[in-house]
Amino acid sequence: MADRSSSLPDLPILQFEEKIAETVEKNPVVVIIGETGSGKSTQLSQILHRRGYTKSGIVGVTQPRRVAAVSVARRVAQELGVKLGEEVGYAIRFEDRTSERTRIKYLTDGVLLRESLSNPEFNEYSVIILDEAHERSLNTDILLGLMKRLVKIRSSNLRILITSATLDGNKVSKFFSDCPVLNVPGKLYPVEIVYSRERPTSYLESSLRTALKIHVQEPEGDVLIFMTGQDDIDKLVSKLEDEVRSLEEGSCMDAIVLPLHGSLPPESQVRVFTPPPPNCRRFIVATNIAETSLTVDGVVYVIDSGYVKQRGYNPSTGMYSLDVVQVSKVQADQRAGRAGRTRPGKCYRLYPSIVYQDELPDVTVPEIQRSSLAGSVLYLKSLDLSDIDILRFDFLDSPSHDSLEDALKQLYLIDAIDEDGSITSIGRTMAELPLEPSLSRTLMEANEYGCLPQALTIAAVLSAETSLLPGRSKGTEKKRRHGPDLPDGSGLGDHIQLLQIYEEWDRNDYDIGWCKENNLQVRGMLFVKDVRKQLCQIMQKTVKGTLDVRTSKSRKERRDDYRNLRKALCAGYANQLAERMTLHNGYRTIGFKSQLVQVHPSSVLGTDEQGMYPDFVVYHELVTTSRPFMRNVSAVDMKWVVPILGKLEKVNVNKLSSGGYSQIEEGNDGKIAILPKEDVSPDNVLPANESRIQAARERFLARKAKK
DNA sequence: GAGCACTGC
Repeated sequence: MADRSSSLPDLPILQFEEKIAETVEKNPVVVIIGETGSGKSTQLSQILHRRGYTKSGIVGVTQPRRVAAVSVARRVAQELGVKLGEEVGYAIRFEDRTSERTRIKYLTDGVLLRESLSNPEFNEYSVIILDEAHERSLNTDILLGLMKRLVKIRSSNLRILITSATLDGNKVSKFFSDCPVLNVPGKLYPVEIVYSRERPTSYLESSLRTALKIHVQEPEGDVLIFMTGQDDIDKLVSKLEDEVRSLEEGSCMDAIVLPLHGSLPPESQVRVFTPPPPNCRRFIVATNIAETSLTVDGVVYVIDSGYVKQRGYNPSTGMYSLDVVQVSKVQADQRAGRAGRTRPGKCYRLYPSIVYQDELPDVTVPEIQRSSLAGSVLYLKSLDLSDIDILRFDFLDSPSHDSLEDALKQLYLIDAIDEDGSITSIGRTMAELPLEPSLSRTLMEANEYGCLPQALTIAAVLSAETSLLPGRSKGTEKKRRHGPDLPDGSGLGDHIQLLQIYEEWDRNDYDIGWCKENNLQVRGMLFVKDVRKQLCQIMQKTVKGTLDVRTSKSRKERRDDYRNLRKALCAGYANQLAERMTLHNGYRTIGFKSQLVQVHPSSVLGTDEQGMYPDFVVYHELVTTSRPFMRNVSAVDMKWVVPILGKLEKVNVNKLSSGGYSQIEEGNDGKIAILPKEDVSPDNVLPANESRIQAARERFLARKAKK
């Protein structure tokens, strides 16, 4: 650590100061290829500060992660000898440490996007640096598109710098009309790459063998092993411990084996930062959290399985999945680089070099092509950029036609856009909220029914849900369902249970000990509390009265609230409703493309005397694991569903995507072309779908007659 | 009766 700060004047980037300043002076957009250790994150802002760019405005630097924004800002303040929060500051969610004097501002890309809602031309900034753009977060990609538009408007007084990786620097340059690309070398030690001769039959076994070989044959230095997930990590940790223990005493040095992944409690994560005792080698078995988010010192050997777990989204079915996929070359190189931070290292790739060359994709599929875009589309529509339409929006990598259509249909169903694709006043309010559109819509509907305080809690919990409820051990899962302490949703469903849990925590004065007793993740619960507070502050502007959690009520009043909440969820999740099959507990989703799905076994949704689930449910998420499941499910009334069926019949996707102008069409090159409005066929209204919805309506009437 | 890579507003 001390080494790094004393070597500060040698940072490679400083030798390029003149060149960088000159290029920025002459060009509105510059791409900087800065390898690890080049010092770009801390130095670019200071170079521009020295060259006077902070006189006419703020130099803003985005980071994809909160911790990075904070630590880099702290570092720069220290180097400039100023107090953090004054000339140099940072802004992340829940925490704004800037002042009127701030000239260099580090912020997460999400925060910069939010800022553009109130100031779409970023007028207070003289320079915007999009750092780590090669990570291609959804937010960075949207910002890249906005910046491309902005350079045309503010070419005289705005400078944009984009830092990227070697493999896609030219692509970014091309996107910005062939802007200059500057290469700044990094400060990594050489890393020798060792490939396997063959593909492993089991990369778990192969990692184990390689790790032991290193331990026996190689000089001291820690080993970082990249695996895909918790399961494999736990297995490898225990096998490795066994094998190391069985080695002959004194034949080699001691060893400690540590797991490292996101769902470990923070105190366990910290263990990887404490240096090992002397004559002891550490094996750190990690997910890709160790690829960028956490840096472990002392690593000299890296073992790369070549795989990563990656979230996917299928826009035509609305289904999420988590798949094990091959890493990209960028990722493989990033992993290898983890071995060369302190001295020359070695990286063992558990696959042949031909696989690296011929099979691995150059770069990871950007998040924008793997996510639901409802939120991003609504956000862009709310910016009211008169000169662009969402479907003309120029992305570095366009999302698919299906994905944009999926987003538009979803937004239409929840009244955020009208049938022509124009944003509604409801949509405008929704865009103000830092939530997925369905949750924003639920809040607005709940406000009409007088249950906003409860809906705020549900929205906050759902936006953090994965890290909230007990982990995967069987005992704790049982507790969720039958535990004496935790509420059960009164049979109405998971949304109601989540509300009840939070209210119970409130009654226990937000006690941390209470969370631990009930196996609730402390970090997650505290996050929920912060989110709820933030949502209250935003909603307070449009709402009269108190939004406190504590609203002492009678049993009858609570029952009414639960009913109204489920009704509000029905409006917010109009395209996430499902109808039960007549004879068993399977469901089919109601929507543009019906899917056969099941209630996730962890649900607390109740059944009737015959053991049957409710006729209609609203769900928060569809996930495909072993089978397609609905996660977080609550019962809804069929009479709330009927008006939505009517709306589904009316959707005309061509009109929606026209945005009032024209029709979209996907060309052979995958790019989206705009056709003149006259070419829109008037009767292209999803005929097959219509008959299916008609059938659903008939089934509904039959049910009604039976009752 | 199944299981959660990593971020972020």
